[in-house]
Amino acid sequence: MKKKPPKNYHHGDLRGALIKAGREILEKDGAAALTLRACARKAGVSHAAPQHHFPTAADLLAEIAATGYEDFHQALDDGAAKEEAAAAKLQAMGRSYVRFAKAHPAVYKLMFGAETPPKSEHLQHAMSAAWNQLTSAVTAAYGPDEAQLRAVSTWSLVHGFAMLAINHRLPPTLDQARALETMTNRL
Amino acid sequence: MKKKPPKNYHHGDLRGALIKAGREILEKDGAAALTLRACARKAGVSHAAPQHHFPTAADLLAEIAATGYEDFHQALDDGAAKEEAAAAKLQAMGRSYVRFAKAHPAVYKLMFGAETPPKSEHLQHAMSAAWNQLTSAVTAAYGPDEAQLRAVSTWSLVHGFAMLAINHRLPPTLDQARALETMTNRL
DNA sequence: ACAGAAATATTGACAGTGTCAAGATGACGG
DNA sequence: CCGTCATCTTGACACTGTCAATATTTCTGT
Repeated sequence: MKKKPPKNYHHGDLRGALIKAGREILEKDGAAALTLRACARKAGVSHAAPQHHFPTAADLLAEIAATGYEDFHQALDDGAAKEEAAAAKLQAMGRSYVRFAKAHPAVYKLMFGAETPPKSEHLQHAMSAAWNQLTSAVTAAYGPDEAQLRAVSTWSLVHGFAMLAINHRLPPTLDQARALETMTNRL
Repeated sequence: MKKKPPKNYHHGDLRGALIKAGREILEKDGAAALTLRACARKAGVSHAAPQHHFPTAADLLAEIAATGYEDFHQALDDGAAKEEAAAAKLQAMGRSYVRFAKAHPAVYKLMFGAETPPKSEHLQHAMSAAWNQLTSAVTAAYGPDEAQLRAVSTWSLVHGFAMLAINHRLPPTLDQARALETMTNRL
């Protein structure tokens, strides 16, 4: 008795294939090209096949965003692992954060845009996991008092910078690397 | 000899009417409802009429975003005007910033999203005006040294917070008003 | 093992979108 | 007053997401 189709059913793991196809389209051709029918084509099924796995297009987007959060979480962990001191870990996470956003702008925007109403449980979980990751790092570096406030401010700073950079809203004369450096040093 | 059609031509100021219609649709029904044909309908013209005023849909979006920047600029000025000291002015601008974003989320997202490649001169100008506004406030409050770096960091902090709040990416348990308060107090 | 049930995929349709091409309609300058 | 040009309309095309009906495969109970 399986509640969720675990692996191979009719034509293989379509659900997974669609997510993967969507992710690739997103990385290669941007958000404008990320369409249900394009994913279906890439997965080799007909245009209405996704309907059974994702009732609406937003559900597929949410799932793609969730996989983005997983990679994101991993990237932050990898960044922090290179450092010893808790404060240095936090700063390294900030650098990894922006590096990820710049490397995968379309996925990042999908993750933090509101086109994907977080009704998906998978997405919910991935989001709160990332949040806990940051709060833990802040607590480790500066203690538990006002940790939430400090975490929000840290996240806002890094997220804002990443978004402005990705969307080309920073002055062209700005040395982004240096700006990021001084900002993370003050975390 | 008119370079730009100034006011009334054939059926009135269609260009302006389209921008206004788009702005209203955006405020009332969100970004998903903001479509070329919907603007045309609201302006009482046929679906291909906008073509002559805006070669592509992105051009209309850019113009709508530009009007958003103008209101935004005004809101920041109004906020700053209530305070005397330069530092207090900067903090008031931060509060007005977030208030504007929360009051007009769709417009704000359009302004700072990259769906509108800033090829429009109007948009370019509106953007750099907002940027200069912030840099001036920072310089007035803290002097000219490292003003650009400080401005970037301030903008990032406030923009990040606004975006996270708008897109419901902040923990539900967070007291947003208090968080904003402490963040702006440290500007 | 096998028939019925359930899950999965296909086909075809519909309304809606942005964009283009051709024609109609008005205004303006000589 | 006429021609030219900017402006709008009409109609078409290729897309999109979603739905309903149908076909096909897998699963399940006996």
